[in-house]
Amino acid sequence: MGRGKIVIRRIDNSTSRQVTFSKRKKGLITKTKELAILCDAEVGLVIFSSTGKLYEFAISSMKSVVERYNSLKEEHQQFLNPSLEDKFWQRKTAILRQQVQDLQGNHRGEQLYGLRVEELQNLENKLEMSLKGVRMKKERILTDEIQELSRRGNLIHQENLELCRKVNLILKENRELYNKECGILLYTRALRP
Amino acid sequence: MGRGKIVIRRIDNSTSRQVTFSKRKKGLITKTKELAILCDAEVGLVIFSSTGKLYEFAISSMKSVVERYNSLKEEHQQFLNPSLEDKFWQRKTAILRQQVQDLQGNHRGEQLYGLRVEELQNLENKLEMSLKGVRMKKERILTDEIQELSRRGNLIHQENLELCRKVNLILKENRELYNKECGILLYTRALRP
DNA sequence: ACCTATTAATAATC
DNA sequence: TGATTATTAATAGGT
Repeated sequence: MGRGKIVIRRIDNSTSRQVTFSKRKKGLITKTKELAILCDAEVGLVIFSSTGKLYEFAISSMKSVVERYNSLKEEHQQFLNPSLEDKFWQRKTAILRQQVQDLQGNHRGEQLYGLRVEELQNLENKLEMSLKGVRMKKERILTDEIQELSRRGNLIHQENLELCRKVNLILKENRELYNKECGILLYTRALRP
Repeated sequence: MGRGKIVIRRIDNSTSRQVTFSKRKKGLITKTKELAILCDAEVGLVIFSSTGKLYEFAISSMKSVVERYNSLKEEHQQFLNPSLEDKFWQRKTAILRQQVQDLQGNHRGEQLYGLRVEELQNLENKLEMSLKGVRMKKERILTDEIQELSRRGNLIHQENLELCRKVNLILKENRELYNKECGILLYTRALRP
């Protein structure tokens, strides 16, 4: 539905990717809202742009959607409330401590051990994900700064062009004045006895 | 886009509401997928039908989307100071590392197991180093770009100042020429019979 | 589920 | 960015 058909694959050109993102994001949110209203459904839509920016839409609230989702999935309720997160980590750490102690004491089979490593891996993945968030934020700040500098650079450049035009104009005016003066001088000379 | 136009309000008839729900849910998921692929975005869509049934769609996984969403929200709520945030995660990571090391240490006696973990750790370290290198390089590129933009901005600004000076000079010259002209005109008039 | 007349979304363009 | 418009895509209503 556009001037031409397109294939659904990553748009390489960054600019058109962003343009398409804005347009389609708008359309998607509209459609999501329509489904929710028409069909009396509770919806939650979360979009992270390729630049890491977050967009969200929910008819009720994202919190309520995520809560409902999680309670249905019967998992990760710890993450619902940010203030509970610390407790989550504390518990995780406690579990790990316990596991270390277990390992120190009676050595258990490979199977159980494997489970623990998996859990550790899980924990690490979570931390990694959070770190990624921090890094992305930093990157965003840097790229924003670059954009701002570019913008200001362009502004000053425009100012420069304007000044150049002005200089040329005044120089021209100058020349004309000068020519006029020459004419007057000649005229004066002619008048003189 | 159908045989007739419809207004977006709850469909009263239960049957057609269900039909519309199925159709539009399909369309919405298609569009969500397309946005994700075309624009390289991470998306998460959760739909609860009016009968309470859960439908979900995510390109990566809903778990990852929810976690990313929560960690971003948390980031914004919990911390105002970015450096504090970094330290927070650094601490978390350090604790995790310690846990991993503890586990490893306690199992040095077990040949097979030790080798495996050591190997994995080695691999992880290598990957970590590479990643660090890449990140540093990326950061360097960004900061270099900022510096270069600043430099060019300053240059253009200097040029601007120079142009301003020039304009003032020429304006002054202009004024002088004009005054001279006036003098000559008066003189000419005086000479005239 | 399938069919199409229609409407809605949007790709290309400026 | 923000409009415009030619096309394609989605879908309402019907079978």
